[in-house]
Amino acid sequence: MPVQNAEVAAMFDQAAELLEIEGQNQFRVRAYRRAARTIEGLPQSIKSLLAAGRDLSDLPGIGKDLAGKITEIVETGHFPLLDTLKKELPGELGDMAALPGLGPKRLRLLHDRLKVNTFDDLRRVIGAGRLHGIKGFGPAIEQRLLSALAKPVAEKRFKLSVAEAEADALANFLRPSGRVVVAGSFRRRRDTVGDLDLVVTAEHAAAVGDKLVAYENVAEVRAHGGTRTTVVLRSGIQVDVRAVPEESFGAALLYFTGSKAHNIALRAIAVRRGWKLNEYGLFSGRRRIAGSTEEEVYKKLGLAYIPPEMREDRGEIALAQANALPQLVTRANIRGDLHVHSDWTDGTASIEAMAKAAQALGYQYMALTDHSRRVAMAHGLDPARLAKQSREIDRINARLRNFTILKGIEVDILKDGSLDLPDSSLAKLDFVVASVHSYFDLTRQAQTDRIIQAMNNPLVSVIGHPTGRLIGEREPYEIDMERLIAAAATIRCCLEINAQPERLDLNDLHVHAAKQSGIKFAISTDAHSTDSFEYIRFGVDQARRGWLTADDVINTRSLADLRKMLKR
DNA sequence: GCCGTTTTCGGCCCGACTGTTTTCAGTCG
Repeated sequence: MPVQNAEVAAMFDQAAELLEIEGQNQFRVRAYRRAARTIEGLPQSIKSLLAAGRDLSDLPGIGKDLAGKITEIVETGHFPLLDTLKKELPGELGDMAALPGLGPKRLRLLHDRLKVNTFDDLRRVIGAGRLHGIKGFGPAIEQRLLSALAKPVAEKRFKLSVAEAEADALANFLRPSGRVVVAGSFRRRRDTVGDLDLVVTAEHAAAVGDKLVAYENVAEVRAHGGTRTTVVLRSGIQVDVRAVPEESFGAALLYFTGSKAHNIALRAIAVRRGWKLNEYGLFSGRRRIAGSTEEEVYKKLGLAYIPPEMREDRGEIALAQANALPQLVTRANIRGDLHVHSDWTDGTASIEAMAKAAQALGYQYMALTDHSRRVAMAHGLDPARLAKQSREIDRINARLRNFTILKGIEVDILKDGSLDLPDSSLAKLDFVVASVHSYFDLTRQAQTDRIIQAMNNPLVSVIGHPTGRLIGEREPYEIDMERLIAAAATIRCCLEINAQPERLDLNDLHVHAAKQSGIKFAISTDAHSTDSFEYIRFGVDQARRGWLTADDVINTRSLADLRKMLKR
C-alpha cells in the first residue's frame, strides 16, 4: 500500500506540533502546517505526481527541503525528522495539544518539570496535586484539564445538513439584534462543519453575546467577552459569535469565512502593498480604505470577488488576480434531476407525484432510476417490471405538460463488474446510472476494476455515488480514484455528485480532480421522496467547491441537448 | 522552512479572551 497523501500530511502536522513544543522557530512550524494543508488538498496522489515527473517544490508552501522530505516519505515510508522528534518528546505529547488550555508552552513545562509524556501521566500529576505551584497552571486550567481528561471528546464534525438546521435556528434567534451571517466552513459549504461562526452587526456588541448565552440550546459557555462569545450547544456543536460594527461587516465576514489559509494569503497581499487587513477592515496606516463589503476588500487588493466555496488557497487567488475565476454552477442552472426513485422500489411517492414535485421546482425533466433486482430489499426491478414501468411512464408523460420523465434505472454493479440487468433491457432506456450497493470490502484493485468494467458498458451514462461513503457512518470503499477518473475520461462516462446530505459523493477534491481530466458530472439527489429534491443544493455546493461551471454539469442542459450528450 | 512587481535576505496575518497576572503570556480562531 503506497503512502497516502493524508498520511504524509498527518506526519507533517505531528512534526509541526513537536517542533512547536520544542520551541523551534514558529515560522518553521508554520511551514510544516502549511505544507500539510497543501498536501491534503492535492487532487492527485503524491506518488502519481512524482511518477509524472512533477517538481513538488512548485506546490504552494513547499520548497526544496520539504519536497525532498515528502519524496523520501513516499519512497521509504519513513520520516527521519519525525522519528528524531519522537525520541526527544516521546509518548503522546503531540496529541495532548488537543486538550483545552494546553499549548506548546505548557506542554513543554509539563514535560520538563513533571516528566509528563502521556495522558495517563497528566492524570497522575493532577491527582497528586503536583500541578500546584507550576507557573501558568492555576486552578481554572487544572479544572478544565480534569474535565477534558474525564471525557476525551473526539473531535466531532457535523454533516452540513445538520449544521444548517442548528445554524438557521440560531441565526433567527439572533437576527433581531442585527444582520446575521453564518460564516466559517458552513459558508464555504464544506461537506462537514466543525463549528459555527456567526458574524452579527450590532450597535451594542456586548448585548449580542448576552443574548447568545441566553439561547435555550446552550449547554456550556466557553468564553464571553465584549465582542466575541463562544458556546457549545446541546448537540455538541460549538458556536462562535462575533459582533462587529456595520462598516467592518465585509472584513469580518471575510475573516470569519476563511479558510485560514485563504485569509493568510490575502493579508500577505495587503502587507506587500503596505496595508493591514484584519477583521475590522483594510487599513492604510490608521485609515480604513475598505471593509464594509467583501467585494470592496477584494477589489482593493486587486482581486476579483472569490466565492466562499473556492476560498481554500488552492489556486483561487492567482485566478482572481488574473480575473480568470470560473463562473461556478448555481442551483438556478439545474434543469432536471437524473437520479430519482419511486414507490415501485424503495421510494415513498408515486412516479407521478415525483414528477410533479420536480416540475414544481422548475425542472424540465427527471430520470426515474429505480433500483434493479439485486437490491431485493428495495423490491428492485427485473426486466418484466421494468418493461411494465416503462408503459406507466408513457401514460404519465402523455398527461404532463412541459415536463418529461426519462426512463432510467439505477442498475446494480455486481461483484464482477457486470450489470444486474441484461443489455436488452438497458438498451430500451434513456438513462442508466450504475452503482455499487454490495461487496464494499473488495481489494482496492478489485473494486476499481469492477467499477471500470461497469463503465465500459456503453449503455451506462453515469456512475452513481462513486465511493459509497456515508458521512460519519461508513468510510468510502477502497478505490483507486485516479485510475477511475482516467478511465472515465477515456470512456467518456459521467460521474455523479450524489446530493444526499450523508453522501455528497463524489467529494469536492475528487470533483476537482475529475474536472481537470475533462469529465462531466450529473448532480443528482437520489430522491426517495418528493421532499428530497431539495437536497440538490447540497450537491451544487460540492460542485462549486470542485470549481465546476454549468458546462461541466450535464443536468444544466436542455432536454434536447442532454439527449444528444448521452449518446456515446 | 518558504518566498520575492520593495527582496536570494529578512521578513513571515492579526486580534480577542482567559487566567494568572502586577503588565502579559498563552491559547485560540
